[in-house]
Amino acid sequence: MVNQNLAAVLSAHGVRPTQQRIAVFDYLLTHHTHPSADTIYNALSKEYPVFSRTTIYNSLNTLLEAKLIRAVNILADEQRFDGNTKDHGHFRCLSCGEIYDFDISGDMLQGLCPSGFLGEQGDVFFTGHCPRCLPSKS
Amino acid sequence: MVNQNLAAVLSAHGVRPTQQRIAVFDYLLTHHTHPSADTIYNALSKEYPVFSRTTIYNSLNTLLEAKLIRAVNILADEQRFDGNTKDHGHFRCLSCGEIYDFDISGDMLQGLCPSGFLGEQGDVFFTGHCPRCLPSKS
DNA sequence: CTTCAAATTGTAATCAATACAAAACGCAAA
DNA sequence: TTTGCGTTTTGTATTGATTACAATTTGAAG
Repeated sequence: MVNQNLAAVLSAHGVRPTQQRIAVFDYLLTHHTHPSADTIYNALSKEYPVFSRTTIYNSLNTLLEAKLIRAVNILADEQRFDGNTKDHGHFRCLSCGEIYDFDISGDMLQGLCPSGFLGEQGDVFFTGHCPRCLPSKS
Repeated sequence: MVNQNLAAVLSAHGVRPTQQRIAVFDYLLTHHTHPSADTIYNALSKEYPVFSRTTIYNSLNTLLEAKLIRAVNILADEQRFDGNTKDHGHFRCLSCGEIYDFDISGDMLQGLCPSGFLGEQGDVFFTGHCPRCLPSKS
């Protein structure tokens, strides 16, 4: 049972495994689309009868504090969320708006951090055009 | 005369050099503090009699389009701006809140961009603790 | 079953950023 | 210098994501 496992993961990180938190966590682990809080709200509202927008924010913040998910600040106007907590970069296509993951080794990332500073988290963002949209650009 | 030079730079980039735009541009070139729009507004309001908040946003967006300044999305709740358009990374200290610049070679940055993608802009963000705040952390 | 702290909910509030229309500006032609 | 017109500035109103808060509900422990 997937939810059983997720509940166990939450408990192991000191987060009480409520239905809502499990649903949000599950959504982020199965959808690699870097959704916004509102996107998650709309998706979960269809499955569950009542699901408050505030609870989505609460759950996301709780999961963030437990470091079970990550926030992606590649957009200026809204936050995006990512269930993938391994080191990786993000690429946003200006044509289609899609946000892609790409690999970055932890060593590579550490090597970028300036000496004397203690980096707890590193992010690499690119903005441009993805392979699918490139051909249509002249 | 500094403002003469700034006006020329704006004109060369197709931006009409108004007093307000020059003042915003000048502020970003002389203050390497990655200020928010509101910080710029408060600072300039003291020097100039009238200076609308909206004009700050307009000027910033105009300068951004002309690629004379850059936006820094290292914070989730507000945008920061940077007069330094050369390739460099940003480090935000969780203790003092300061945002530091650090060097990253253009080649290094290009090397991070996944193959097949055309990256127009790259950003490297770190969050952690700066050398000044590290000693006070046990 | 009872209890009590923690989680959820809905509404109201906050705050950065934008839309919009009127007024002011600035350059170019006469 | 004056006129005309497109651009810029300004202030207010609005949007939209996120948070504050207080009442209600939940869920685990005794």
